[in-house]
Amino acid sequence: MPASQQHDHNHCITTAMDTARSLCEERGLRMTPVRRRVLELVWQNHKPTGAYDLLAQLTEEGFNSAPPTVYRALDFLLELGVVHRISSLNAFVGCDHPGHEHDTGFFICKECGNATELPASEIKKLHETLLKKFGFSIESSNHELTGLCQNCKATS
Amino acid sequence: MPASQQHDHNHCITTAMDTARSLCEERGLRMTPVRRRVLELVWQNHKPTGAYDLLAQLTEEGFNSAPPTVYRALDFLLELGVVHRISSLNAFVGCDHPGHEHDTGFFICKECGNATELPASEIKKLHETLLKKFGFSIESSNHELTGLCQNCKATS
DNA sequence: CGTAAAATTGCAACATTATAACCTAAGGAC
DNA sequence: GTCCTTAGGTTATAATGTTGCAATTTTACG
Ligand SMILES: [Zn+2]
Ligand SMILES: [Zn+2]
Ligand SMILES: [Zn+2]
Ligand SMILES: [Zn+2]
Repeated sequence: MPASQQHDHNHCITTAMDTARSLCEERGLRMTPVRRRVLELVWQNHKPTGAYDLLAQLTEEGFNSAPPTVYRALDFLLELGVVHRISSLNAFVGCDHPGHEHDTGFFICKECGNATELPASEIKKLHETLLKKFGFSIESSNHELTGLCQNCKATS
Repeated sequence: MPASQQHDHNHCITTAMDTARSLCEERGLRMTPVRRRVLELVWQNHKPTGAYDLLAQLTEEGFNSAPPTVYRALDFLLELGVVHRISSLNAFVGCDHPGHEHDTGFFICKECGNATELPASEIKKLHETLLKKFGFSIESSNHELTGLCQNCKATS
């Protein structure tokens, strides 16, 4: 069962859009139509989506778009902290808990493709251990785990 | 101070090549000239190296090479478990402790560019915690951390 | 208002990374 | 040797991401 059937997904999107808008207001940034639409698309897909997939969706809708349009919008949203990039997939996904800088970590289900963000607390703990034991001063980190999510485990 | 000045780097390379050779023998695989040379180059660079950089080095040396040559060699070496791919850098690096499958984790120094492999034990611990707390059955994982290594911290 | 500066977008070309398809050559089994 | 499998050569192309510049929109300010 895909995650999209387990929760009110429209609520996800609305919340994400609201948060993004207020973050922009706080910081004096502009949530333009392309940026808004890219963020909506990322959330609508609700799983990691490639830049060129987003581009295709935009083009279908009449946004007169070329690669830089999408990448610029994504850069903006990454900077704002409302999307993350999953480098092992060359894909982008909406952030669960935007509004504060945080390291990224994802559990990616190889069955349904959903990417769940790892709790920041676990990542922080790992950082502390590595600093204590090995002297690594970590500035940022990204963690990408794959396996079967609980739902897919149950139904397989 | 780059890591290459802290240790006998030729020893690194020799050891890595020996290990790779015996892994091939054990498994009835062939360590061909291109494969051998790619592995040597990865170790000689001693920091994450892109496929096209390797290709350029091969070409200089008269290997009559095109992208597939390098990617095939890299695929072989990845499969053999003697190199890893760092997806945030689109780059490849020699494995510290080959011979057994393991998840990958790297601490990448943003100053000197060296990538140090994280101890498998820490990664395993993280997996266990995530399984216990959140029910994630992790099949494989990759961790990429950036910051300042101890050497660069000391000299900056 | 009017205008200048800044930010955003459109657009074309390009750069980088990776793969597909097809054929030839080399190595090993019998 | 003959057959079969594996590896490499070659060409083309796919997928992902960037640069540079002109045109437009938005904002700031007198
Ligand atoms: Zn997040
Ligand atoms: Zn799943
Ligand atoms: Zn390793
Ligand atoms: Zn360093």
